Amino acid sequence: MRSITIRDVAHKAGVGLGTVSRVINNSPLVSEATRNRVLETIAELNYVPNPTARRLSLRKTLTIGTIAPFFTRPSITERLRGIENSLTESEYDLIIYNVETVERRDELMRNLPRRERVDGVLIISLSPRDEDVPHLVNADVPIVLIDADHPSLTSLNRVAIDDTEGGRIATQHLIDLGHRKVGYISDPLHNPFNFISSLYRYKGYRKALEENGIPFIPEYHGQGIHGRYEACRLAKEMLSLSERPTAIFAASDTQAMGVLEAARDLELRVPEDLSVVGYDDIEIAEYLNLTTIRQLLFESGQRGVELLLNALQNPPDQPIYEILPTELIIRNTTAPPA
Amino acid sequence: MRSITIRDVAHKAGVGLGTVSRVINNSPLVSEATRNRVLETIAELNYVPNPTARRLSLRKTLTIGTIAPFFTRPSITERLRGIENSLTESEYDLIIYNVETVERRDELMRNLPRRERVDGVLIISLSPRDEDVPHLVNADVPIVLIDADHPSLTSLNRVAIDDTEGGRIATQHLIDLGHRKVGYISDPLHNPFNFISSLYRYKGYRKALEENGIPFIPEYHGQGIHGRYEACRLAKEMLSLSERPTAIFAASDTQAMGVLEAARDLELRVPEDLSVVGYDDIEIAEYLNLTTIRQLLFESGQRGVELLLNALQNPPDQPIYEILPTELIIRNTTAPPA
DNA sequence: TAAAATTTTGGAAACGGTTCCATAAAATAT
DNA sequence: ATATTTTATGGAACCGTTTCCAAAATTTTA
Repeated sequence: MRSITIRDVAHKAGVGLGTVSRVINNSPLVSEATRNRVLETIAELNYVPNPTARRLSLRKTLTIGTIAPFFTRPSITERLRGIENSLTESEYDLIIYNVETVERRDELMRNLPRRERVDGVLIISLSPRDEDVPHLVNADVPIVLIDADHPSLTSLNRVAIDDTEGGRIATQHLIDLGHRKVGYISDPLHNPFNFISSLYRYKGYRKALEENGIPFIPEYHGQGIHGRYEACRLAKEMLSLSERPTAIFAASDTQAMGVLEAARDLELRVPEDLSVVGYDDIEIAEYLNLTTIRQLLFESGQRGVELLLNALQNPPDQPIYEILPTELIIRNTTAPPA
Repeated sequence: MRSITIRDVAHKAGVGLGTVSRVINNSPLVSEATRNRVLETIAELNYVPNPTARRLSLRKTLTIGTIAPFFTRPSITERLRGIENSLTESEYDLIIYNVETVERRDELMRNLPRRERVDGVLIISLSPRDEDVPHLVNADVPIVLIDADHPSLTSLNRVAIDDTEGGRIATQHLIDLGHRKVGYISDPLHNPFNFISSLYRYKGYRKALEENGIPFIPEYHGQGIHGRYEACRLAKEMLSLSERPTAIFAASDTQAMGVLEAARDLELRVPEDLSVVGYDDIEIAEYLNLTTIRQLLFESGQRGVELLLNALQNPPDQPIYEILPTELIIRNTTAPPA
């Protein structure tokens, strides 16, 4: 079954194919009468322009590629939702590449940003390896990193989260309540995926301690793979210290859930015996009454798309760097120490 | 900056472009010596075939479109993960269309399944309107529905979940524990999106009641929009009846969380005063120690892809219908009534 | 060693659009 | 009425592949 092509339309409407093309593309260079005749014919034949042929002719893929890790994590899907949402109104298709291994990340970072494959690339929560940076900088398509930061990234467009500040205000909140023994539980600060949020939040944590003259105790920092289980294990370890912390700041709400679980198992009341602060303010946080740091997840995706579409129009001569704010949401898992 | 094309490679390697194409496509009709020379040249020039041109020439889009609602719902993302996972190894790109309004659903159902746009379509958890069914049946690309069922859908390929059975075993479990007053909280059985799982689980619920000679009490069925809040509200209403249920079966884990919240607010202990069963076994269920019905979310996505890729190879003359099993996971939110 | 059969190769035509240039038609000026 | 300007139109050439056919090169057979 042959498809209807622009030539069929031209023939049937008794016009040239250039004219049909102009009608399709809303060119003003068509008389009203001709335009109507062509539009009628299009409707009659139920003609739809072939996107692949358009792409080839336009030398554009009309496609945005997004590289994202573990798209089951709530913080990731929420950013993706923002991206999808902003992109539906544009003429671009969205292809999401889910990364669950370091190899795939590297493969994508190397091979995705090519003019033949996509017109632009969004990278979520993944930082490239140092050796990949020049490669990305020289890519022939615009790239925007969302929730990724790194000293060697200054020449790439970024939408960053102010994680240092987020970590600081979380810790400061606990200190303000009177806590002096504050633990921090996070992903490994240095990890193969180069997630950097744990590191930046850690910096904020250290900063708050320092500003308040509280010495940092290495035992009060637990790091392990992301997830409830590991966070629970680390919390139990930390809470079994002879000088146990009276408050724990977790680098994500998911990990905060692990901490709550540990408290439950150790029969510590929250917030009476232990204060807990999370990070992200994912949907479940409200249910758990978790004090947490809210970051603009959905908006970060939207903003990333805006920057990318802009860059597609006219490439900025300076890389763009934006920082989205964070906000402390106080609920019921924090209180002054007993 | 002009891209490297197959002609550049042919010229540089001193062969015809047909030969280069044959090398790229692993055709056996090339001598070993020529093949090596071409491969070397490809590597030298860092040549990558242009996918758009390939698609046009092959008259295939090499793209699978997926229509999915609300991709923040854990059950949806888990299915999507299964799809993404199975598709990365194939030559197909995946485009996900997120549906949050009925209009968009209808628009996509009508316009996505076209040969010019995609080679195949997966539809997750969304049933078409009756009037769209013939349209889908006559679409010129294969379609597989995942987690969608409907009397008028028998002529479409489907991967269904045995929700009736799931609803039945959930309810039977409660009855086995000695409960006679069992409530059911779900999405509206009939809703604009045509989500049908709530309806089928309801059927299973009714079936279990009937099989055990327990009369159905309309007040014991609460329906409202999906989400914790509404479920919480409905549960409170139900638990304030003079004859309150001693157990509630919720149509999703998310809604079960709302029920738990209601119990907490009403100071009912779970499971002593109230048993709760959820559905899906999403990650959080384990954390909450929620008794629930596990369904094969990830696998449903994988299976859908398999069926679709098969249909792409050789279209089945019979629509394929598969039912994935469900399983009762007993945790700590269910116990005999006081 | 020549003829026949087989393997390898080159490149025109096709996929279905867009763009640009030449030309035709209409509008305006003289 | 004619020349000039402006607007509208047709279609060839191009985007970068694949495929198929004819021809060339090689191998096998007699």
